[in-house]
Amino acid sequence: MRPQKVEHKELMEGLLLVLRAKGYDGASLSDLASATGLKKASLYHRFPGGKKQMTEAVLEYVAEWVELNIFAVLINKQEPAPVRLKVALQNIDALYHRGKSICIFRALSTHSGLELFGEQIRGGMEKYIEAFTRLGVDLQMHKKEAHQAALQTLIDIQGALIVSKGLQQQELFGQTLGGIAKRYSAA
Amino acid sequence: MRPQKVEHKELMEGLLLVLRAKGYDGASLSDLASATGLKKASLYHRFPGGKKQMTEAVLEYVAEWVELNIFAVLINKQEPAPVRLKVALQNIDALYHRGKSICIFRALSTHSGLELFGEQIRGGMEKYIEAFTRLGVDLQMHKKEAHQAALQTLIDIQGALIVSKGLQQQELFGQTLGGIAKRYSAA
DNA sequence: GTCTATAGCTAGATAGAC
DNA sequence: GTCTATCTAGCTATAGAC
Repeated sequence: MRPQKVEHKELMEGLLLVLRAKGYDGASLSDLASATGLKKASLYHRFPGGKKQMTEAVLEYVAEWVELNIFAVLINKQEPAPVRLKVALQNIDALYHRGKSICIFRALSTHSGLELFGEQIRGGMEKYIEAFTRLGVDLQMHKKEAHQAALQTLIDIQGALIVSKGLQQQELFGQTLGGIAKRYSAA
Repeated sequence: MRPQKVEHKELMEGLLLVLRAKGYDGASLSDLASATGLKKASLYHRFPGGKKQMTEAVLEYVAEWVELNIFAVLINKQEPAPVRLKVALQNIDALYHRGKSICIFRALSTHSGLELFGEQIRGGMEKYIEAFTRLGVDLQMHKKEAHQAALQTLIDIQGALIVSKGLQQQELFGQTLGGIAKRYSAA
């Protein structure tokens, strides 16, 4: 077989970049092609299911990223809980480019997006919640309390991304991450 | 002149419905036409500037709604502050249909959306913040503290809308509104 | 596996009758 | 002011050469 011009990870990063900035409807195949360095027809060779399949693959790629850089970090009992939290928040800060980027879950949360990818979005968010819930439990919270704190953490992150972009005050995102750390260290 | 078939407010409500559900790129003129009851060409008669102008008009309409149902309510010194807060939160709950609807600011916060409507989005959010800041001051908060609480209120609302839809747990939005009320009554 | 070329369609937008 | 009919550009997707 002829070797792939662009490997999977690079492809995913290109697709992710466009999809989260423009959303599903706003991202054209021309956009996706030029972001990845492949031509439209080549994208169809990799993903016969078209844009829908490309988006599913990106969501899977993101799910793996979350699994590795948030979930695994937060439940790693080899490290003390405060250290785990610090690393996970640093990873989240990097994922969203310090508040400059949009969350892919949110970018796809439109009418058509939720119809097509609702299950994957829910799965990704639940993974987030579960990870922070386990952290809370390790920090001596009761399970219910830990779950509530995890929900609020996700709400803070998503809300701060929107508000900081809307107000054009991107330092707000960092402040919110700081607030999350503080809440957990008070426990 | 021939009478208008659909009056301004009805028109705005129809456009708003589609734009916030599908976003700017996802909302086609056919969608907008059938949601308003006018044909495409008639929409262009009302808005010669096309979809961009329709969206600007909707954002203006929403800004007026916020002015009337949130800003004016929260700064109305004829009523005690806790009552004002309760009414404003009820209005917000209704605006987003108890968490089922998407915020128009967020729906338009994509790459192209922010380029086209960034100023109107920022203005709308600032109005929100200013209203809640004044409420906080009336509740004896220091100005800085009140501003911080207002920011967190907007973050909570936006974040809860995303997370409750993503997790398909719409009761989460109501709980968040309850949490906001609680935070202010503790002050 | 990647490419050029193109099919078939729907998008946003306009012309002109009523 | 609203409509039917239509234009052009761009879209998703495919065919077939290399």
